[in-house]
Amino acid sequence: MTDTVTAILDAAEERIRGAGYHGFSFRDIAADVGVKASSVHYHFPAKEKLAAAVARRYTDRFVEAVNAQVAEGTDVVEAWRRVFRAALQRDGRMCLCGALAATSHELAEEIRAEVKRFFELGIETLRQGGLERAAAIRVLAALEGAMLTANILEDQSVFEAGSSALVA
Amino acid sequence: MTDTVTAILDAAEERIRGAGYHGFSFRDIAADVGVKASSVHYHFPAKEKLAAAVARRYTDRFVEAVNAQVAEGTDVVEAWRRVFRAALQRDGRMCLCGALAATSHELAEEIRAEVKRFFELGIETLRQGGLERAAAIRVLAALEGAMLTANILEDQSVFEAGSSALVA
DNA sequence: TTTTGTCTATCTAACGTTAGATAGATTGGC
DNA sequence: GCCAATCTATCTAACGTTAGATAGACAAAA
Repeated sequence: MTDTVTAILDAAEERIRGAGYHGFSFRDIAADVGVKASSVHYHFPAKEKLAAAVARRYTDRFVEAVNAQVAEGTDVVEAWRRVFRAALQRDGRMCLCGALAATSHELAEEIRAEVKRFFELGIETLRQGGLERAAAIRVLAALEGAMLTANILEDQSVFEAGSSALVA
Repeated sequence: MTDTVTAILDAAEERIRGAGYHGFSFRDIAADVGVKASSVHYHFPAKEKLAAAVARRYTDRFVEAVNAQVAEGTDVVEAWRRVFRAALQRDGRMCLCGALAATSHELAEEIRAEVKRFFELGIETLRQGGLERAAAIRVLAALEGAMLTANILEDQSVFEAGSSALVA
């Protein structure tokens, strides 16, 4: 993957997490990266493809980070909480898949499938950690909701409060 | 409030809940209502004003519905859960303020203030019901997250699972 | 007669996308 | 080793469309 492609994905991820799918343009991304909009189209022929690629990379990285925590002996629920917290504190932004899921009604099928994958993989890894399906859903919902609420209230301690019931 | 204004607010609410702030246009709303885009501008001179008005009405109605439940003797947490559930089942869409909060970074100040008000009033009514601040945040976060997750997974039972820990 | 609400018509700016061209790297045949 | 062909990544320029917003005409109601 070239530097430009990485930079495009980085810029698109940041903008989607701040303003949603309809909240960014190819010209925005191009300006962020330092190329022209047509060059962004060269790598990602359509906006849907770009958003889908961003969601896929985000999910892969997220799940990998969780698995790394679990491999080190961290409880699976605590692992998910830590990676969510890191995403909030590092970037001060919403979860990418949460931001996209909030407008899932009008989302292109290709993108929705990637966002769905994030939640389904989440449920799957939590179940592999020994949780029932309902409990797994509860963990993901609480974390997404805590992140959402912390963002709008502009107070990261809200994330801690919102997710505190998950701690064993 | 005239019929047209009500119809405009209704259409805008539905579209924001489906696609977010950047996911609708004056022409969309006008077509939904059956007037011209300039007529929508007559009632709401700018898009920000329209979205802010939608959020204010949504919050007022939501809190009113919760208070009505509480007045009938329903536990305050269960009241919030019921009104969230009703919003999901009736409209099959995300919470309006949740959808806006997910993209809060790029939101106009006027709109963000209205969305913030939803969450602050939520915490306030829950605290009046006897909850600690952290517990109130936990309830709102769980409900928003459960709604979000149910929407992307296209399965309303996910809302029940996601919010089931709140039941006393 | 003024106000209210809607219309037609229009504006500028931006949208996603495409065409055509180009400079530079890579590759394959001689 | 050299030349021709191809590929990669970018550019400028423009496409048709839509965005939010505005001015002014017009009709109905107060």
